[in-house]
Amino acid sequence: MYVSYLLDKDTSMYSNPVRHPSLNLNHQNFVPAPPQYSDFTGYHHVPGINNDPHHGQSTGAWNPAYAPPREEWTPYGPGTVPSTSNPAQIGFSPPEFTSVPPPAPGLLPSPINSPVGQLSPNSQRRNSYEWMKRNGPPSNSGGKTRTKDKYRVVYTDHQRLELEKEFHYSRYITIRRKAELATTLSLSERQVKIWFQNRRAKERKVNKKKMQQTQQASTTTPTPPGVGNHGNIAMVTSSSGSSGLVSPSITMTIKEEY
DNA sequence: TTGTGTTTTACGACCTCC
DNA sequence: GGAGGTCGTAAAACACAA
Repeated sequence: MYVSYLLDKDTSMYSNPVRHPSLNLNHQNFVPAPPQYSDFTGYHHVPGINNDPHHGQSTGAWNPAYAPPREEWTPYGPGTVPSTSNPAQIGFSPPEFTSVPPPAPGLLPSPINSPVGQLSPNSQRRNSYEWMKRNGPPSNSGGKTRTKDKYRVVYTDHQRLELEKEFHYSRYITIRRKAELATTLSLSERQVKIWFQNRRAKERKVNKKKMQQTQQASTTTPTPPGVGNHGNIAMVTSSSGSSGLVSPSITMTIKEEY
């Protein structure tokens, strides 16, 4: 939500949803239709901007304008938080993101491999190291279960950011990419898989809600013919049979969301 | 501070596909 | 049969009003 809030706010960050062809393979390596989620028109995959083997090859990368590079610290692992650099002080707001000019290509490392910081519009998230105070470093590699001492972990903003980025590439992560993300984010592949499942569920929920709202609005204030959902970018579903995904009737709502 | 509503992880049940 | 999908749900984490 919080990261997607960012993405939602700045649609210009998603201009090229095309994935590396080698990662979109078959049923399990789902191939999204080319114009899929064409409303992610702002996702600038700047070629050569990162070294990520997946994102960086031909399709560019997450625009690091989301945060200044903070190579001097990482949210993972002990002893990586500089005493003088409090991530909680990192300014965070959509205007800030939108106002940050894109850095020169090649100047920044891969956003995956170089944590961009704890980003969130929420104050709780802004204080990005509260999880250290509360829980200590996230033991995400194993993933807490409800049978353990912790019911669930709270993913760091960086983890969520990277997951959101991947989600905006494709609603369905490939096996290969899942393994890569799990490694780079110190999550298990199961956690990545479940995160995508939950994220899709969330999207369906939001779409459903918005569709209900638009239907309500259309019943109360009927629109004349030719006005309404026309003119929106047609959405091609990425699902191989997913019931709740995008249909032409809700293209407008999705466009609004992103 | 507390109560309440929402969001976020995580799981189980069930289904489909290979 | 295994992997991964949706759907529903539990419970922690969180936001926010009173």
